[in-house]
Amino acid sequence: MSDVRILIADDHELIRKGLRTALDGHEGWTVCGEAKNGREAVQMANATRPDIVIMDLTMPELNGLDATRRICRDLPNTHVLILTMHDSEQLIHEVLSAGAKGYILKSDAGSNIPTAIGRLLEGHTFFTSAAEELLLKAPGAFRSGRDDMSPEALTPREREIIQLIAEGNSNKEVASALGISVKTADTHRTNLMRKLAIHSVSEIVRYAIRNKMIQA
Amino acid sequence: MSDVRILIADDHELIRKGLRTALDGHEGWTVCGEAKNGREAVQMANATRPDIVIMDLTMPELNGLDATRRICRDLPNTHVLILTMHDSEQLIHEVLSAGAKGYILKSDAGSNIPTAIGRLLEGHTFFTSAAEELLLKAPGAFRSGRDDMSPEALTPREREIIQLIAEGNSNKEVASALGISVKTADTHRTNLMRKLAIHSVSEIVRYAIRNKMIQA
DNA sequence: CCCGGGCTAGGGTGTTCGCCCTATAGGCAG
DNA sequence: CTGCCTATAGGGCGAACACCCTAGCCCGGG
Repeated sequence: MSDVRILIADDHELIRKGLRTALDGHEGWTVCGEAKNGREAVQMANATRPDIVIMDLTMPELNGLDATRRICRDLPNTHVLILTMHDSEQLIHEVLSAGAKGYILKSDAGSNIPTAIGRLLEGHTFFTSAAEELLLKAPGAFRSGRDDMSPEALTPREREIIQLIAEGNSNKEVASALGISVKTADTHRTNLMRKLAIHSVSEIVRYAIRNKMIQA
Repeated sequence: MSDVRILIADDHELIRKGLRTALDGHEGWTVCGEAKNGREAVQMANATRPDIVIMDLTMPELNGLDATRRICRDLPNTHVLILTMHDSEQLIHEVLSAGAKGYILKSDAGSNIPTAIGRLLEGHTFFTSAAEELLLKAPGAFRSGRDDMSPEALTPREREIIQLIAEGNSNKEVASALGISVKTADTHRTNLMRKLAIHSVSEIVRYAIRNKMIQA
């Protein structure tokens, strides 16, 4: 039987190094790559088809949530374990509906990560204790937290665009970052602004920060 | 001659592990302890009197800034290297006036940390490139603790303007809100952007949020 | 008394935004 | 097959922005 192949996606090099250290000690586990943003994570997951992806949520260019959506959609045999600093109830449900199988806080990560990976390999889920309580408390919350103003109402491409705009990129820069025409970037921008009923860059930025798509 | 003794202070176990990995490869360097909050860091620094303390800023119980102040006050032979995720202009000068000798971002930490430690051991300072630019722009900031990048460096009128912009108002709306000409509002906008060395609305918004001038 | 900083205001220029329109190609569901 | 959604791309236009310049007025400190 072959090794368990693990992909690490985190924009902080130190976290990646720490994860490598924590995983290298285990028999039969191999880190098959390190991605430093969501786009790299998707590309490397498609290229290496790992068994596990350990995914940070806040990453530049493409955030971990959308990267998780794509990976779970395209690679059903790949299990995503979310690794984040934020203990937000809203986030947990978004993460679940994105297809992640586990959710773990960086603050209590070190000892739990091997356990979490083991659970995911067995086809189970794993959640940080705080997250588990939330699931028990609000079993029906999957739908209730959603409204027309949530990022779920946007298409994946639009979420990508909004993040790039909020990071300070102009239409031209967004276009070249994604390899599309300026007019296409502008169309997406116009569409998402109409969907969210917002009318300025500053509202875009605040929306992105509220919804954890970027950091302030 | 004895080993260089290094104390690690970070609340994330993964970061501590990553730092150990990054430092273990170096001849003559010893990690003499790991603290998981600021209070522990102060205690362990007093007990072990390390040459270097690598200090996170956001830690529970006692934050890294106050821990740095105490360590630099009580242990003049101990050099503190700040390791943080946040690239806040205000923070850099606060950190300097607290007595730290270096400031490094987690995102570009892995390769720079040995370099940074080397510089500190030679009695020099080390700053992430972004931080260095700020120092060059505000050469007098070492003594005063105040910097051109903090909201205090702006005039009251400019702070008023930046808040209104960040809240989503156009030049025209700012002007009518304050009863001044559109050109005046634009002048203030241009001036404050030059002072803060920022170049877009999205940077204005993020600056205002970071500095608690508006809510996300 | 004069100089500097802050607030005010305007001219001008090139770029970008916000939003209106149309249109094609691909995918997926009924 | 037929819509519907998504992503792509373009034309056009008025408003807003980013940045350059000058300049008057007021007030407080050296």
